[in-house]
Amino acid sequence: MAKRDHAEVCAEVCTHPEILEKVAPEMPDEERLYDLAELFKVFGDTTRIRILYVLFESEMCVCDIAELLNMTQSAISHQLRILKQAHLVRSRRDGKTVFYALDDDHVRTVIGQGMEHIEEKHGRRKA
Amino acid sequence: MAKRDHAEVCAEVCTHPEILEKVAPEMPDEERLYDLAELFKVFGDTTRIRILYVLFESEMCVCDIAELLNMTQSAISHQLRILKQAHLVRSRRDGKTVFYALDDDHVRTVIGQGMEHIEEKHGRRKA
DNA sequence: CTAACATATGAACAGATGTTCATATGTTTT
DNA sequence: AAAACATATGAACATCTGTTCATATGTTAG
Repeated sequence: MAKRDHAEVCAEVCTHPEILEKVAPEMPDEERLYDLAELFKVFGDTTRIRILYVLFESEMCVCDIAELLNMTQSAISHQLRILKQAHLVRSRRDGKTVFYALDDDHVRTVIGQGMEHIEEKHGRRKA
Repeated sequence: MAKRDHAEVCAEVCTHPEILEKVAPEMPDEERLYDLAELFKVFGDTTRIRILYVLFESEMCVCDIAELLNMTQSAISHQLRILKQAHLVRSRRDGKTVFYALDDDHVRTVIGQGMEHIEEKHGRRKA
C-alpha cells in the first residue's frame, strides 16, 4: 500500500481528513442547494434588481416599469415572469393592466444585506 | 397634439405618471445596482454556494474542498478566485497549502434569508 | 538546485442567459 | 363582433459563464 489514486493523495496529506467527515453530513441536500443558487441567480441581474428596487416604492404596471427603466415592454415582461416564478413578485390584474408588487419581505432583507456588503467592502469612504 | 410616439402612450395612459416622477429619484446609482447584481451573481452558482456552505463549518484548503465536493482542484480554485474578488472569502497561506475562510458575516445572513425564502415558498410541509 | 506538491491561471469549449422581434392572449370599448 | 390596448410568449441571436486541460507559480524537503 505504497500509493493510492493520485487524485486522493492530497485529502490524506494536506490537511485533516476528519474535517471532511465532520463537514460532509452537515451539508444540505443537493436539491436545496440547487434551489438556493437558482434563487440568487434571479437576484443576479441588473434589470431584475432594478425592477425589484422600483417595486420597493409601490406596485406598478409592466408599462410603467418599462418606461421607468427605459426598456422594452417585452424585456420587462420576460423578467417579471422569472421574478414571479421565484416568488419574489406577485401580480394582480385590473382590467387591461397587470400590477406587480413585491411578494415577500425576504426580498428587502436580502437586497439590504447585499447593499451593506458592497458598501462595506467596495465603497470605503474613510479608513 | 393628438398623438405622440407610440412607445410612450402607455406611460401617459395606463397608470399614474406621477409615480414615475416619485420613484425615479429614489433609485440608487446605476453603478451601485450593477455591483449589487454582480454580488448576487456570485451567490447564483451551485458550486460556489456549496463552497460557502462548506466554509460555514471551518476554514479549509483548496484540496479538501475539492475532495469534499467531488470536483477538480482547478474548478474549485477558479471559483474561489471569484468568491475572493467578491470579498466573500479570504485566504491565508500556510506553507504549501492555502486556507480559505468566510470573509464576512453578510454571507451567513444572505444565505440564511435565501434558505428561509425557498423553504417558505417551495417546501411547504403542510397546508 | 531539483523534485514533489499545493495552488493558480489562461485558452477553449459547451451550455446557459437576456434581449429583440414578431405575434399571441386577454380585456375593454364601441 | 371588431378595434384598441396591455401584457405574455416563442424563436433566434449574441453574450456570458463554468468546467476541463495544460501549464505556470510558489513553497518545502532532500
